[in-house]
Amino acid sequence: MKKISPSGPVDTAGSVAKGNKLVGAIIRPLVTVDIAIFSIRNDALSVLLVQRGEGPEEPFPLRWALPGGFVHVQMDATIEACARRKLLEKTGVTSPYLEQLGSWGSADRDPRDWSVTNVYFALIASDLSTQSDGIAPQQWFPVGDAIPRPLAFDHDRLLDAALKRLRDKVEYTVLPASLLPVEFTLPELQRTFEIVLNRELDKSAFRTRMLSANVIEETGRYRSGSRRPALLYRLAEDSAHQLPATFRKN
Amino acid sequence: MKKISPSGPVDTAGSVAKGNKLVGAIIRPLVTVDIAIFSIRNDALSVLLVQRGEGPEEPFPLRWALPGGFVHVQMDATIEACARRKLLEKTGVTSPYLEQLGSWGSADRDPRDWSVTNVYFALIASDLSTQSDGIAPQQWFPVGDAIPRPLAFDHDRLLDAALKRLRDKVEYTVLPASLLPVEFTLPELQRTFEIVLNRELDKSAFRTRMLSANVIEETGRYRSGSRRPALLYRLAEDSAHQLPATFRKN
DNA sequence: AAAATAGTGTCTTTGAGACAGTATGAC
DNA sequence: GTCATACTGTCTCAAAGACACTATTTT
Repeated sequence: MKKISPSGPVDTAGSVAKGNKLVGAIIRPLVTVDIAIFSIRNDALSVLLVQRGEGPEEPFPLRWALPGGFVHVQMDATIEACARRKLLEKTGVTSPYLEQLGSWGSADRDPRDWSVTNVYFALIASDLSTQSDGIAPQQWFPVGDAIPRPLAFDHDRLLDAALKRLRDKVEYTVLPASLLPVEFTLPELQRTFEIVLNRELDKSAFRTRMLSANVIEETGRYRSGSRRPALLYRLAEDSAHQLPATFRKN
Repeated sequence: MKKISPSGPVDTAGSVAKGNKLVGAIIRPLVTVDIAIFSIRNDALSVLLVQRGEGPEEPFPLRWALPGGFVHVQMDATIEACARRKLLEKTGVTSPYLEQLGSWGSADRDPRDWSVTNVYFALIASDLSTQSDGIAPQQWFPVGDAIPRPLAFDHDRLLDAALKRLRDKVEYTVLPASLLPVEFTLPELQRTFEIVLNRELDKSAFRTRMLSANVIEETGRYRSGSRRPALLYRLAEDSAHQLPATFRKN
């Protein structure tokens, strides 16, 4: 598994550059950031994947993967800033919903070396188009059987963890609102909940729950186009996205 | 903040040992694991802290910190294994409740270099004593004003995040059972919930909730010593610790 | 007017809290 | 027996689901 000689500490960039013996003696893992970016595309919850290159030194050539890459210590002040940078590069989106999922680190998840990845998940509005950065092909995949598994590295389990977190949080937060344009109607919001939860919800209970939680606020404007126009809402500024209870599981 | 010369990539241990140009060109952050270890001590929720050394090259000399340290890539197969190793070294406990909290990484959290820490939180039973590993002084501190803040590095916010996660999860899981010996009575469990939540709970509602969730099971034995003996329970093997709803916040 | 979608009212059900009551062992 | 603690029963209340109803627009 590990190909590094186990005979003793090896000098590292840190020690060369900083001259700190204690820290320099530590063998450092690779550190990356990966992001599961979700959006509603074609009325389905979808995730953005990028295809890896084909070179002989590339791990997992041509496999699909979550967008991500090495933390660049000279460019990124924090790992979250690194995630935002990669998100911007891949989607052009500057202020999505972004939350850390956790970190995965082991000797064998990257064939090149011991590595740790810091995983985020992001929700972006369905009215935003994304264009490739020109470096790697990218594509939205509806979650489910259409995901081109196995993904590169351990991204299958990272994606599964992100989906689980999203679906868990949908039970007690207004996260799906972040999958919609800034202004949305209650029927649109309900539909988004139903897509993510993959089950139907009662209209009356849904409305009561959303409106009593003070997580969304009226804009005063209406959306025409269907039959009866619907009131437009937006996310409340100060809200923590929290809903008072869970949907009852019947 | 950063003292590394920004003039270009610097060679690293990885490249020396493995000869991979692409990976070798990456400047690697320090990678550590820190653990917030909670237990009930003297009827109060407490956290185990260690005191840092005094040497002139030591960051944050004599400050208290969460137990932790560098990931040792030759010893640890995964970051979770690293957390378990450190937990064993500090407490002698082999199978506590252990959960990842997340990762924090930035240029300025460690004065020695850009660093990423992977944070876990652990719950250990109140009947287990802990002895120091002899390397550093360690001590249980009740959470609250007794915590010797400021802690080293960014451990104040790490501890705050761990406390928040614990208190949040206590609302909808049986986590406090992991703070008790393997066999416990319902009044003891209720008391533990009350200590963590810092509020009193109704006895009848508490019992109904615990027993209907199938998260604990009777042992058939009783604990004597008080007045009427109480039935002893243990955590159910297969349970995911999940309770059906939250305590109502009145 | 008809159709379709937005939104409301009312009844039922579920489950948690309040709190009084009963059970059982120590002394 | 008395006392303290373990445990249960019953009532109330809050909130979510079911579902029928009304409202407002387009055609």
